[in-house]
Amino acid sequence: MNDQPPEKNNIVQAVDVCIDVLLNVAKNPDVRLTEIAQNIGESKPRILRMLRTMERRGLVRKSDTGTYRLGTTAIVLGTAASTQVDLVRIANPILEELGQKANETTQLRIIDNGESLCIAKFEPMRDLRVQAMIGRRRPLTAGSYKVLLAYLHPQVQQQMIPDILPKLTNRTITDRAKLILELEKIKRQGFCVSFGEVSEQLVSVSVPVLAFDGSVIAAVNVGAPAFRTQRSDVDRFIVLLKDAASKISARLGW
Amino acid sequence: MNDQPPEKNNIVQAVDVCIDVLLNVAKNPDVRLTEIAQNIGESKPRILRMLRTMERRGLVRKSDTGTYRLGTTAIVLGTAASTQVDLVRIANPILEELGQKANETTQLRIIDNGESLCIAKFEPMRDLRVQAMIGRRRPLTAGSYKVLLAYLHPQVQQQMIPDILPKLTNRTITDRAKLILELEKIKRQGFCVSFGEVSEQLVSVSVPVLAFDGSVIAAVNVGAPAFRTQRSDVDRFIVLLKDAASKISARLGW
DNA sequence: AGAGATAATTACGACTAGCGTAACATCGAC
DNA sequence: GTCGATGTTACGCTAGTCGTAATTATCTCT
Repeated sequence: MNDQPPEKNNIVQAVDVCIDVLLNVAKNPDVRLTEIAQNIGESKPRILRMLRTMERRGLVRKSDTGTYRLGTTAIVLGTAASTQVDLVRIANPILEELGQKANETTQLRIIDNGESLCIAKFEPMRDLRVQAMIGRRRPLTAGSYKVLLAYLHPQVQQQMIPDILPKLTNRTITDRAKLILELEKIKRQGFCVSFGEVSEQLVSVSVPVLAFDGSVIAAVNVGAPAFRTQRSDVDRFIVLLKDAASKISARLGW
Repeated sequence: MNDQPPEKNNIVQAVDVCIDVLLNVAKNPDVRLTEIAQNIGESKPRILRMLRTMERRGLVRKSDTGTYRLGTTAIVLGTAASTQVDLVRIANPILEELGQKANETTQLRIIDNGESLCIAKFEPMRDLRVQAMIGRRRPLTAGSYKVLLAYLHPQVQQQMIPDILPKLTNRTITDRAKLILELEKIKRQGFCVSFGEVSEQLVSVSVPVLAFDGSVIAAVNVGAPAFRTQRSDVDRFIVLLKDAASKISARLGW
């Protein structure tokens, strides 16, 4: 699941594997021992021992049918984490304000492991709205999350862009050169608008949250159904987003 | 921090210690390596290796001043856990409804490691309100959380009650025999009201969430400032609480 | 600013924790 | 009831991991 080069040793393998298990259970609720073991390529006894250890501490819970889910300790950890991670703690109220004003779903995304990862969100009270989910990953090369890529040093940027660009819809950019051009444009204008690049019916607008040195910390995003989003709405979103992003930057101390 | 008897081996110690570390960071944000090490009684190199392993995976994050906090992966895990733990997923909307009606703070608590543990909460929009916190622990013997104790088998009950009862305020019950009597009363009437047993100025009312076999799963709770809570309010809370508790029971499949 | 104290990190040999194999038990399906 | 699959246990061997002790970085106080 994750190991490119032999990877240097200074880490505790058992712990590393156990994190794999945890993430596996998070991603696949009600997964069975055998499944986990083959998902991460380890032996069953090993995984069993780890699950047992984590179960005693309430990190996972084994149902009476033998399937595993995350447990209450994970909830406690997550709640504590939300208040400890500055970015999330600060962004949350701002995301909500932004979401109220735009009356659409908002997200905060960071780069994690070559993908964009949603770490905070707000969904307005509205019958039809874009659904966001903390923990959901998306390619960096599709949709407005490209802003996360646009401000990186060209070298790092190159590494982040895979050889074949995943094609999510027929509007997704699949040509590397074209993507680079797009990234330059994004950097120039300071935002990115995606019309159906990730999902056919959705419009997505993102703006970078920048650190004092101009490096990207995260991206704030508004997602809306295409049918009710006019050009003028997009323009409005951009203004709101830039405001939100600079508030977050400021509150982070810049 | 936790080890009663030598504790049998079938668990992975490294993982167990690493959970200790995680919980320690959760409880003490911005803790340093040395602190963690002595908090849980392990050597520094060992803890360092574990922190490094977890940092690579985003479970913890090391600030540039060398202190540790939980990381984004912990948020992701916690969010996933909230949707995977049936009790919490089901209770959340019910807690909110209850909290809206009572216009006071509501909590869901379970027994965990001989204490009561808050695993879900709702706070109403109100200038002055009781503050609740997911992950906060309280004694089982003080306040309305006694309901969690009341329905246990007498044997188990005895084990849960420590020899000396922690005295949080001067209204806290500190006499064992008196506590037992109180527990019997709670079981008879199906709820527990606490006037300032945990915190001087607070009223707390709890009702048990029962399984089909009459065992306690959790406790639902309303907490309110004493000065604005009349006898009639308490009665109203009890009705609301019983309703909420039975809804949760029902949705859990009973 | 420099000396002393404290904390973080590295290196490495020793040892046992923890791994895998393989046998066994349990469960489900047909 | 038999077969296949999954979960669990036992145990001997090995390498992962631990602690000591030395080293470096960081902080503190005068």
